Amino acid sequence: MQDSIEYKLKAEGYKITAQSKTIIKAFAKAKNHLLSAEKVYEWINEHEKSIDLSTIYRNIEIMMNIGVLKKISLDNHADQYKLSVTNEHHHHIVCVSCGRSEIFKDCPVAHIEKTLINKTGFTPIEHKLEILGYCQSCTRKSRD
Amino acid sequence: MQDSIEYKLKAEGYKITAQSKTIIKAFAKAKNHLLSAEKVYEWINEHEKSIDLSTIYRNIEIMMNIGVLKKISLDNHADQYKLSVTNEHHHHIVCVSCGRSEIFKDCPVAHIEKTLINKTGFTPIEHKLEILGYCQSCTRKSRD
DNA sequence: CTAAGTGCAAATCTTTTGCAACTTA
DNA sequence: TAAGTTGCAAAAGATTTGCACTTAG
Repeated sequence: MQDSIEYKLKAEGYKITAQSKTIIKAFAKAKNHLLSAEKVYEWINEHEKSIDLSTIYRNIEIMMNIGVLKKISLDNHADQYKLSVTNEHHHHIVCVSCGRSEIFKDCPVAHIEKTLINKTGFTPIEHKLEILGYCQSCTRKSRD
Repeated sequence: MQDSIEYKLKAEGYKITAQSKTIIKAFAKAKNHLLSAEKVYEWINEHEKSIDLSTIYRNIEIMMNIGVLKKISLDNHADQYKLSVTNEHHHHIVCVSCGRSEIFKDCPVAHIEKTLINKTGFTPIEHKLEILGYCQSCTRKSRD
């Protein structure tokens, strides 16, 4: 996973540095949890040799460009990111309690595009969909 | 429309001021076009007695609280807002070219909640959906 | 009269940028 | 060695806040 990202970076003409490796590692360790730039910074401060925030932002941008990182903006937060190696169109459902997120690929928006064109006259080109909820373990906890 | 918003503000214990009236007017004039706080500020500067940006932000917050204004965050922009007096669940499709927006009420997310629970174990509680596209007149223009 | 709203200036938070020094390929 | 990357400091953009003054009810 980390390797395939490095490979893709190289393929796109970027250089691999100790910093970019560490940043990829931070996201890989976070698994399904969303991370803000600040959170990446904190994690690295605790576990690795410190990296400047601006470097983290610059690497995030690169990783978004090559399509291995996806940005998720929720209200009242800094933008958050997670690794996303698949090319398939998908969305995320995010746990409001613990920040875990899960991919779902059955995009419901595709089904309504025709209706949308008919009803509004708009021609849709893209969409942003984020679903918030409780993940399995947080649902369980809230029942206790 | 403006009146019903003032009524609602009063009902919730807020005072009506010259400033709040002007801000409501700005949104009313904009009709379906999204406005950022800055845009509201500019419009008022051009057409009415100037109001401080912080006052605009404070009024926007109040109007969101009482549910007459909806926030729409798109990437690389300041947050944008539009009046939304209906209580009915709905989403917006926004024209990337001119900023016009239209409501659509057939929310496709409702249909997939059960699938979502089954497949991800998450219990959804809310969602954010924004569709971007070209409105009718911008679609026409781009064909020319 | 008094609680709420306002303008102003300053602060905050997130993200971006310029630049000289440093690394990777 | 050339081009890309980094750290640092500073800037930028959006939004929020403290406070003394004003105003609506």
